[in-house]
Formats: sequence, C-alpha cells, structure tokens
Amino acid sequence: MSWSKDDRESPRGYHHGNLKEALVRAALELIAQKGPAGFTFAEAARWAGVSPAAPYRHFRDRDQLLASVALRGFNQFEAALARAWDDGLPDVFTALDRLGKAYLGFARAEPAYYSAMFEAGIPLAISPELREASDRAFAVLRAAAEKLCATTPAPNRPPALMVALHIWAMSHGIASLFGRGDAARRALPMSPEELLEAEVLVYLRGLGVAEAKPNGGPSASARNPN
Amino acid sequence: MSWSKDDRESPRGYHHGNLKEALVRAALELIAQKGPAGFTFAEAARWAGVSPAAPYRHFRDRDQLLASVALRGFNQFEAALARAWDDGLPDVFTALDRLGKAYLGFARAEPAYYSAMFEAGIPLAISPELREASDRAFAVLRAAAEKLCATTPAPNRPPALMVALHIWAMSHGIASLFGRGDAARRALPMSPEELLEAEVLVYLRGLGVAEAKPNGGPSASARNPN
DNA sequence: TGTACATCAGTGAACGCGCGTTCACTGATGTAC
DNA sequence: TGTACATCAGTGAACGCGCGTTCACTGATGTAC
Repeated sequence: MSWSKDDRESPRGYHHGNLKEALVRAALELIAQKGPAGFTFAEAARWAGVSPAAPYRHFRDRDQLLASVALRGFNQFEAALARAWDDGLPDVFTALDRLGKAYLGFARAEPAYYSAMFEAGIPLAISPELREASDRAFAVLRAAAEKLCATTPAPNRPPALMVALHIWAMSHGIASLFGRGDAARRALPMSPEELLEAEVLVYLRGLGVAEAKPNGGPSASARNPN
Repeated sequence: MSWSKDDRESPRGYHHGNLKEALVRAALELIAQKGPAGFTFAEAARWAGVSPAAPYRHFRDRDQLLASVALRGFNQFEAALARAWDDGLPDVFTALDRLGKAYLGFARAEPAYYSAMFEAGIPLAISPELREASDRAFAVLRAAAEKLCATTPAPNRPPALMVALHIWAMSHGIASLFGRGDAARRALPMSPEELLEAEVLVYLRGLGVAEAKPNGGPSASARNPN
C-alpha cells in the first residue's frame, strides 16, 4: 500500500504514466489511515505527486474514485474467497472453514478495501461493473451454501440462498464488530476466527449437516464450542 | 427528530435555554441525512439557530459531540432491548425472538444513533460513561444468553459469553448488511426480521436448546427455515 | 527517415466556499446583602 | 423589595486553511504521409 518500486523507479516527466492506478492506491492508503470519510480528492492528488486538477482527467468526482476502489476490492475479495473455498475440496467442511478465515483475513488485511466496499455508502447501483463484481463475490458464498445444502437429504434441505445470506451475516457481523484490531474494541474470550468458526459450527449442526462429521469437527483447528 | 414544539414554543432570547440538547438533536438529524461523516460542527450550530462559536460552550470538539450522541444511543438501545427481552418472559424463546426484532427495529428506526454507536469510529475509550453505556446494552444480550444456556444440562452447556457474542454478531451482521432500507441494497428472499429469526433458530437448534420446543418454533411468526 | 499535426495528460493559477477556532464583547440570570 | 455584582451563555467579526472545481495553457506522445 506504500510506495513500491514501481512508483518511484522512473522519476516521471510531464506525464505520470499510470495516474489512474496511482490515485486508486493513494485513496486506499488514505482510507486505511483515516477511514473512508477522511480522504479527499485533493489529497489523493498530492499523494500521487500531481496537481489538484489532474485527477479530473480520470474520475468525475470523489465518489467515482471510491467506486473504483470498491470495484477492485470486490475483485480481490472474490479471488481470495474463491481461492479459500477451492470448490469445496477436499471436503465441504474444511473448505468452509477456510472460507470463513479468508473472509476475516481479508477484512483485517485490507480494511480500506473492506470499508470502501461495505461501509463507505457507495451504492452498488453507481455502476453495473460494481454490482457485477459484488455479485461475483457473493456467488462464492452462494456456491459454498449450495454444496453444503446438498449434503442434506432433499425433504428438509434448507434453501441455499438463505444459508448463504446467514453465513455472510455471521462473517460480516464478526468482521465489523471484532475484526479490526486497531480501534478500541471489546475484549474477547477468543479470537475472531475462533468465534466465527464456533458460530458456523453451531449453525451447521442446527442445519443438520454437521452431524456428517461428528468426530473432531470440520477442521484440525476446530474447537468444540460446548 | 425534526423541530418539535419544545424547540419553537418560546422564541428564545439571548440565551438558548437548552443548547446542549439542541445540538445533539441537530447532530442526529444531520447524521440521519448524510451519514456520520457528513455532519459538521458549524452546521449543527446553524441547525440549532445559534452562532458558530456557541457550541464550544458545551463540547470541546466534533468528536465529543458525536460521543454524546452515541452515549444517548446506547442508553436508548439498552432500554429498547431490555423492554423487548423483559427478563425472558413468558419463555426464553419468545423473549429472544422479541429481542432480535427489537435489535433490527432500533437499527432501522434510529439509523443515526446506530451509526454513531457502531460505525462512526468513536472509540469507546473516549469516556468512561460511553463504555459503561455500551456495556449495559451488551449486558442485555448477555443476560439472554445466560438464560438460554441454562436450559441446557450442565455437562455440555455452551459458554454464555460466546453465545451472547454470536447473537450480537448475527444481529449486527443482518442489520448492517440488510437492515437499512434507503441505500441501494441487495434484493432478499425474505425480510431482515425473518432472515434473522431463521438464523437464530438454526443456531439454537445447533446449540441443542431449541429442541425444548420442537412444535411450532419459538414464536407465532416463526417459520421453519427448512 | 523525417516532418507536421492531432491528441492527450498534466500544469498552475485562480475562484468561491464552508469549516474550525479565537477573541473581546454583551445580554441575561441568579444571588448576596 | 431593591440594588450591586458575579457568573454564565451566546455574539459576531475575524483568521487561516484546505477543498472542489474551472480555465487557458503546455509538454509529451503517437501517427499519417
């Protein structure tokens, strides 16, 4: 997120070369430092080493820049979730546990992306790409829910969409209440990861799918919440 | 939230009479309109019909005013939750369902309070009162979790603190992802209330406490999520 | 290979604006006697 | 009951500042011929 070699290596002349990219990175850095509110168009320009008028060549306004940040965030988020889920291999429960950890990991490692995506108040309707990117990210959760539900015999199989929304809500709830270490937070009896894992475990048992692996739980690091 | 009779009835002379109160209300109104970021000290003063220097008699800065808003928010939140929980009467499950609905109801009816409390980035450490108010609100969830856990035989009774945190995370997750109608949101197959109720039901079944009332579920409006 | 020209990305100066904050002040209120 | 005085809450003018936005401009790049 800080200056990388790429930014500095050629001392740039009149043309920046990759200003759009640099502005997105500047925005990320500023959001990380001061929250989505504490970032201004002018400061992003300064950060990119460019005059205050230059950003207007690339973004109509602040919101469009923020939307651009959120868009990249959703893409990276989707990639991280998909990588963790890995099509449910080697088994649904192990993969689901990885998925939850990836969710929390992303929120913690990329708080700027996360807040641009979920807390900055950018409406998804601002651009079709944004909505699509958001949908693709959710589709990973949805796919996981499908596979999970498929382990239950059809008669009382829960609706996968609902399960996906529940998993999302649990993950987001824990991420946004306890997931970012910096702010003065409530002391917890366990890490956010453990808390989420336990929550999902209980939930799965309630769905009637977790019984499939009664001995030891879904992953090596699982602890019995009882 | 808008001008009530109290504000207008005496046309006020040199002294406002209740400026502190009026500033808190102005902040609430402004936060409701434009989010916690889009509210300024100066505008709150204008809203209260007072010179821009006047607020300094009552608040050191913007953050202290925001903290004051959050403090009142926690107090009202606690009251609403406690009223809904009603000591777990007539039975734990009915009361818990009311509690969840009260949580979502508060977040929807008082988005300004809710975001000052959870999203404005005010650290709880800013004042002891704030932390205490927040603790008291959480204590209601905690009490509910205690009573819930007490329905399970001791040997594998889940830790109440963990259960309280889980319930909080579910409620907050749903409230902040789907709970506020205004922003362009994702289309849902059910209302946030139904979604949360179903989620908690599954979770309770997973805990092993919901079996106590297998027929019909915890409340009249409960739907079997299967 | 060289030249003319169009296009493009960034400049820098300027503007109006609202904000946060300060200051000496003044009008209102309450209290001591 | 009246007067003097202290305290307090709000005034209004002023300041420096950074922001968003515009404008005519200019340096660099690419392309046609």
